[in-house]
Amino acid sequence: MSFDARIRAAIEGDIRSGALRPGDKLPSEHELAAQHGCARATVSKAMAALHHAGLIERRRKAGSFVADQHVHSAVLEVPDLAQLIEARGHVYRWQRLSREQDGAELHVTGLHYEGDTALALESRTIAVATVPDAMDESFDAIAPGTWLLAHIPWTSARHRIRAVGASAEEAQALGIVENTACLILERSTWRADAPVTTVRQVFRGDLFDMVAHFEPSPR
Amino acid sequence: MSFDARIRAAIEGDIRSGALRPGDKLPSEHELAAQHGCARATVSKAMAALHHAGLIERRRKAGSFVADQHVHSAVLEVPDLAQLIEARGHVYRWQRLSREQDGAELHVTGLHYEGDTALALESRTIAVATVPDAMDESFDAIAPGTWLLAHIPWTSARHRIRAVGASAEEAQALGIVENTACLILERSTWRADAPVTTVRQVFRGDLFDMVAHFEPSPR
DNA sequence: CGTGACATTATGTCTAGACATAATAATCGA
DNA sequence: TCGATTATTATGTCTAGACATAATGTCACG
Repeated sequence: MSFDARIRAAIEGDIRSGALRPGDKLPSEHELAAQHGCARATVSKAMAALHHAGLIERRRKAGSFVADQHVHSAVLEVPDLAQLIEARGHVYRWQRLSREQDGAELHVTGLHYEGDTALALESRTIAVATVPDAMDESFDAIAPGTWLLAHIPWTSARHRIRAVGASAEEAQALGIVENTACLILERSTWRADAPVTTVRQVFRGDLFDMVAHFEPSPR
Repeated sequence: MSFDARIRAAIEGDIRSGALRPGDKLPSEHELAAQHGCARATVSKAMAALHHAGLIERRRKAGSFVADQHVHSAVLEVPDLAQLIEARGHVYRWQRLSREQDGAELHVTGLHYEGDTALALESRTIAVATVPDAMDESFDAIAPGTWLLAHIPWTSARHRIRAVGASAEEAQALGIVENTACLILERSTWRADAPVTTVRQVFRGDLFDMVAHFEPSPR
């Protein structure tokens, strides 16, 4: 274990055990460096990591303080459906239902199958201006999400998760009773401020859930 | 903008624009330092940040490479309900329904009101061994989540999000029709491996959703 | 032809010191 | 006493160099 990681672990332990409480002042970097017998840059690295993890607040001149319990945030796993389904031991299959071009937008709908049951109904809009290659793709055999993942560099994304009862059409496509509770995942992605795609996935509530983890000290 | 942030932004821009594609090799730290006219430690700091953000992979001797498009993950906001409701311009109120002690576990149920409508039904279990102070608290006026936030140091947490139709009891408590789609948030928290609390919140699907963001370069 | 020893290389970590910056504390003048 | 200026202090960033570490490529030897 590296030196800075050890310093970091020591302080983190004090915080998580309650020995240091929110608002408490930590020793200055100089003092910590002297205590641990290392250079200030090493302490600084450890403190920067703690700050990044949200465990401490830092104010020039004032010093470093244990942060208040913050708004809960967690890392949400948004799995690739094909991976998820195969991890569950089933066969994944994509079935395209429709593909329409409407000016600068390409609309694709389809079903994600887990074995023989339809798990999710997807309706997607792709911005042709940002992804011109999509015009040449039928999305007949490959799901647009998978295709886009391989064709478009990094994006930022906004997700919205809701619960709604299935509409008549959705229920029919998924083979469930109308108004059954479904988990809706809506995702919009951008590539450097240019819109890439917007997708709405309707999941059968009885077959799917999402998981999120919160760790103050990831990695 | 600091030097290392500028170097980082330059490389990140190349990646996001597609000039550098997944798998491409980046110049070595020495080369980048020479190019930018700075010390290697500064480049190293920028590269460490890019690595932390998941944009690049680093291998000793081999070099640094643009990372493959990874599994989607996003930062999920798990809001404090009181804050959320007040931000929406309504009055928040907690109404405790029950409180029972069962050996080492304390069970509390109650309703989170947004104005006059019940937004969520909460059933919570608190581990008395980890949080002995909870025994002296009635949770009559203060929601257990709020109380715990103020009394327990950092925790790790696991969240599960599902959609289910409301049961008869849930529907009655929330004042909705049975089987209406609801968003279920289940959260378990630990304090250094000791269980703290497990909570199940049933939200009216028509009044609540969750939001998650994904940014390759947070902060 | 395969294998183990060795040199090479790029990252990982660290040092001792420097200057910049922001915020607080102290001081001085009106 | 109030307010503006100045000094102090802790963090923020950076440098130039050092050694550690891990992985790769090379090369001689069997």
